[in-house]
Amino acid sequence: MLAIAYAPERQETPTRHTPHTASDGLVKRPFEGLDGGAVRVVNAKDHVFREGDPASHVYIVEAGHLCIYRVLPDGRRQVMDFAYPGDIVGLGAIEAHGTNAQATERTRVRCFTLGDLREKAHDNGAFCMALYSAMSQELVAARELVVTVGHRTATEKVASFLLALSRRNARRGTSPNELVLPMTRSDIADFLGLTIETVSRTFTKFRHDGVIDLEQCVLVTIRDPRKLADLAGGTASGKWNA
Amino acid sequence: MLAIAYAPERQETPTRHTPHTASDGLVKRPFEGLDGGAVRVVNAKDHVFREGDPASHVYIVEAGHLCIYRVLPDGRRQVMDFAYPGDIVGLGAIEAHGTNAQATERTRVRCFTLGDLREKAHDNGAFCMALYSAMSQELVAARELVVTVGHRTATEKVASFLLALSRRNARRGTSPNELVLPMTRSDIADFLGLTIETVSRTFTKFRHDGVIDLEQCVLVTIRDPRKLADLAGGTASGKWNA
DNA sequence: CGAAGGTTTGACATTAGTCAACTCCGGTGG
DNA sequence: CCACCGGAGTTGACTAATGTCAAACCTTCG
Repeated sequence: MLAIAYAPERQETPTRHTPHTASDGLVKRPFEGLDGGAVRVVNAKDHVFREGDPASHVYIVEAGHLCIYRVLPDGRRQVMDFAYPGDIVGLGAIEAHGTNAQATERTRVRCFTLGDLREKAHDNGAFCMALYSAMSQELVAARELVVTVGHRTATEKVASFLLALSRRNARRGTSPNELVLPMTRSDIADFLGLTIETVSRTFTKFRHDGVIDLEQCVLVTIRDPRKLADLAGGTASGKWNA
Repeated sequence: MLAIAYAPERQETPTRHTPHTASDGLVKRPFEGLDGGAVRVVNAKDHVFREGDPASHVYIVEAGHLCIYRVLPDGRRQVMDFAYPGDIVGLGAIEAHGTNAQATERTRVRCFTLGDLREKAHDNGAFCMALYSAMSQELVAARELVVTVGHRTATEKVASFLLALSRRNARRGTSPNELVLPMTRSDIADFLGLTIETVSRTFTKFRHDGVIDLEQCVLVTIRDPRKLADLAGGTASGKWNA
């Protein structure tokens, strides 16, 4: 059965109003409950799957990182997500994949056929729930990304991106203020709906303002998390704030 | 069981590359297989549920339209979707709703508790598949919206919005060239990540260019579908085209 | 050492946002 | 019945943010 149980069932109260506080993109959590499966290693820039490929498997990242993206007919690219170790990718495709999954570096994934999944789901309610939850998280992440690319300034976009990475680190027990960026500026730009120049300039601005340190383009140290949060929040952009 | 079966299971071929052609936003299809449930009528501007409400029900729109949106702490608003009759809303929330669902006009919905859903899913594989498919469509729609707000110009955004409505009409058997907009300019602007002024100007431009007719701000007639598609596609924006 | 790819920086162009005025329409009440 | 009012939409002038183009700079890798 599809595990959508457990939420309390009461009538909606049409009164209260609880706007969400700034949730981060990249909200996904490690996917638990799947083991076995075939290991596959993909080199940097190789694809685990591409748009249009039959959706035969889902994958769990074991080491390395994947860049999940779509390309438009004219070549523009939108990065949808970055998959970290523990993340499950490929869920939600019905017949064919609607995205590409490219390794940003040499990456190891574990592959599970949809048959595996179905079988496991058949006799394991908790696993079902985990699957449902994973899809929900994808949806939440996608919606968060919509908000980011649609309604935030370049400063806010980059700041909230860094904060999201920081929170992900925190959840995984690594230092929240030492970020290693496993993706290129181009990936970041295409994720946030900016150009690489704007991303680069924004990083530089943050560095000059003492918010971050930057080494070798890839190692970010957050010096002033408080200020970074301000920059991400929207009150700091100069427009928008009441 | 969770119905994620039926896709052919073969090894990925890492060679082929099939970029998607312009898929539209608002891809969702009427949800089949649920009947019964309590009827609820909400007046224009009233909410079916709000951010933070416990996720107790899902809803199927029977008449009228809903505007699904999120608000940021500082008041900015991102419209995520417009729900039409036959659409299911509220799926994907785990504990609490992450979005608001507001009626753009007097609207009738049918309410189902998650218990209803679970029960039905328990002994009906096809229904399970429908649920999974509905969530996948939400995800696809959210991703399409990311592409639209992230990488398209104002012209492209409005054009693809109109095209999406047109296709939706076509799928539902109504005229693809006679669109009734059940939402305000403000809703459209917050959907596309634009201001109402820009939306208005773009409509005006389309009208002057003979692409559409516009009556009473609410009735759009597509006069030149071909050109509208061009405008939406990206090749017509003046930048981006190789 | 040289080439290639990624990154940074600068000067400039352009898009879309901002602010403000005006119009249009529907509803309400004298 | 008509005048007024308010909300939504339109239009215009101006501004600011971000994209564009071009060049220089680093690293890495052969």
